[in-house]
Amino acid sequence: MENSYNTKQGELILNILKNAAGEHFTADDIIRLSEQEGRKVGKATVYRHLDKLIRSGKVRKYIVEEGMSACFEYVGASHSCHSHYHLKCSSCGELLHVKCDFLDEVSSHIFGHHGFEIKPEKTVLYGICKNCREAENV
Amino acid sequence: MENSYNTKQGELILNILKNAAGEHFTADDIIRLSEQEGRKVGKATVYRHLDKLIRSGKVRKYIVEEGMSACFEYVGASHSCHSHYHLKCSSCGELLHVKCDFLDEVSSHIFGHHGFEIKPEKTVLYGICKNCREAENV
DNA sequence: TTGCGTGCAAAGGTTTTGCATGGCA
DNA sequence: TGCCATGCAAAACCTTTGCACGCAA
Repeated sequence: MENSYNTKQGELILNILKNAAGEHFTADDIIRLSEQEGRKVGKATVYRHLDKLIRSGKVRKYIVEEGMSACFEYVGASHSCHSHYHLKCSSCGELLHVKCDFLDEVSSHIFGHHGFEIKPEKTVLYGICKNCREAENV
Repeated sequence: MENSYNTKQGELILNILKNAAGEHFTADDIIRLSEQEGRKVGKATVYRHLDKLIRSGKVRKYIVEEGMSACFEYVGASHSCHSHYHLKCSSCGELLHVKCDFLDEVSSHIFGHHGFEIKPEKTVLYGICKNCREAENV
């Protein structure tokens, strides 16, 4: 029973994310951006829409830094993310898409030895990307 | 400098974690457990001690689920032991702890081939656990 | 005595919820 | 018209901080 109406706010929020696929935004970013578009959207509305978009698979939520606002990023419903993994840099927020046979072996191993079936599309590996690590070592 | 006193509260908190190495506790868990030991410890005190223990390397902090309390686990002073990964079942919510050499290879591989340094303490692999999968197939 | 440790309450931040109103179909 | 969406404020939530008092050395 997926009853829902199309509203200006919902359209605007989706467009902000969609037009910047690959970038991430906090809830406040979205509020700020929607104001720039000439339409003020309430905080609760933003969170409620983000929640729907996440459940529909169009948007993904990341915790870049604990205690800080969560980040949201458009990943698209059609853009199949089943066969690859996501690496999220805790430092710069960069999201890397990694397709690698080795990671498929990981799934097999965990399935075989631990009885756990990993869902790559829901899993994000957190860490530090190459650029940030090299920058820190300066 | 590292000035510090030994106090009943600090000792109790450390013991609770140490005597259950490998298990997770939230800050509230620790407060509850310390009450069971006959000593009520304030919330602020618990957080302050956890912060010290984390900085000393004895305790590790995990963010299992966003929006929920962080989890704390005794890992000892030696950093030598294996990385420890978390598998979270999307269906029943069960959190599995997996210490496995294979997963260390994963980190090495991704570091070597993709230049990305995974932080196991921030990473949770999502999927379906054995019990839930078997229950679904019935 | 010195100064860190403690605990309470209040503050800080993000996210959720209640409720009356507004807008889509 | 029926019902979902909206927005404001308040609540819920975890965590940190301020301050007076307690306690270890």
